[in-house]
Amino acid sequence: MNHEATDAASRRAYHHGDLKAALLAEAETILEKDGIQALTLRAAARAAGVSHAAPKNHFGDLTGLLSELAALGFLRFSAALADAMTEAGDDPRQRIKAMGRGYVGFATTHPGLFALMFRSELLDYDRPALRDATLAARQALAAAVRARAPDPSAQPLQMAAQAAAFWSLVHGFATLRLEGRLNGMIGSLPGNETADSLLDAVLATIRVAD
Amino acid sequence: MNHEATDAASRRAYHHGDLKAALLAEAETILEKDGIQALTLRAAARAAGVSHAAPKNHFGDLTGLLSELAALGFLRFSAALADAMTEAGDDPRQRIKAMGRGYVGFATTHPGLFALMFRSELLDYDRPALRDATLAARQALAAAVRARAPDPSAQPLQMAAQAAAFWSLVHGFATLRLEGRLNGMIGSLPGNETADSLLDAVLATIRVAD
DNA sequence: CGAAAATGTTTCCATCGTAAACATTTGACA
DNA sequence: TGTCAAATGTTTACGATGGAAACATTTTCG
Repeated sequence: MNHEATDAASRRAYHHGDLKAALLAEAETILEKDGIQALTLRAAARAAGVSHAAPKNHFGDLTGLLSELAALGFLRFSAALADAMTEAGDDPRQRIKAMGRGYVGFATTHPGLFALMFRSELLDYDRPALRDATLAARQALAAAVRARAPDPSAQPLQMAAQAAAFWSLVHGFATLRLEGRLNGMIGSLPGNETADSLLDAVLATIRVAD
Repeated sequence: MNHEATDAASRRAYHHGDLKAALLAEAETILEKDGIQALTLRAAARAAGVSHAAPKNHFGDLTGLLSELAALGFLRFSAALADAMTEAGDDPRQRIKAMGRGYVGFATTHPGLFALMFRSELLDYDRPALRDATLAARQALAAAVRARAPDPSAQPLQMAAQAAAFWSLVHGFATLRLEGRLNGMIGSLPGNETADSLLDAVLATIRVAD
């Protein structure tokens, strides 16, 4: 006989088992279903079936919970970007387009998570988990931009400007799209244009080789 | 003898005089000084020296106050963009750069207001004041983009893509800058590069004439 | 085996948004 | 000019939140 309770009993056990992961999972569900303002410590605790003060042991405070969730988001984000790159082949033009679609696609697929990831006043970027996860995402993004400007003689400022311009472009598009600010523009286009086709047209404006 | 109280007495009068404007002014101060999370109905009421329920008469609820404040922001934003355009002269290249600097400059000068203006889950864009103000800003932005592509034979999708690309670029840059996400990139550049010089380099990547 | 650390619960407090009842002032109309 | 309705503020109250503190239970490890 071990000390483990049965499955049925473990649900009512004093100790949860893996409350931290459970809270993060419930938090993500709440975030994507009801928005960031509905994601409270108490709501996550309720969903996980524990007392409202239980999360404190694992996250400290609300910022802690949100930061850990954002870290998970950045890890998935990095993976999605890397996937987009590998599927794109070797053509720099295709790679940069794939990265842009991957960036905006992630934001569209996980709107709550994406919004949280860039809500810096709610997060503590010094938390190790979040710091590591944002670093991974930065590197994934940098890989795409390096493929864009193969000219090794470019000045650092110009290289940085290309990276910043690409990042700004896709981040701005994703943000405006999520906020619904592009709907008017898309609706006034002839034909059945969608946000995706507009994105393709936007990505086509990028100058890959100077 | 009229019914007006003296200045000294009027500060303690039952009726405020122009509480709506006073609340908006205090709200903006709180927003820029302590951030959006500190901007509460009760904090604004306290700053204006009225009871915590007084704002309800003028704004209904918190969304109402935030929406009116965002509307003020959009009006100032439109004016700033128009100013930047008029000062830029007639060269399309200069106009588009001026618009970009004006866009990011406004966000930098009024970080709280700018963030609020695009926090759509906190606002009611159907409020007349906010609807009108956002329309004005859209038109100011459209004016800049028209100057960029003088080719009347361009397809609507290409025109929209140029507009969306420019908007995404400057909005994304402004957002990332405000969130501090560009600091690492700027800090790793040689010389004394600033966010402003990076922005200039980013705007220089825009293709004005195809 | 037993103490210390982890993990959860309960209780409590200040703050918030909001509603409702009430008080005061203003303004329009007879 | 007098009066009454509307506009404007205040007070009181309620439920929800984040968080602190005291306490209970379980696990871990010396």
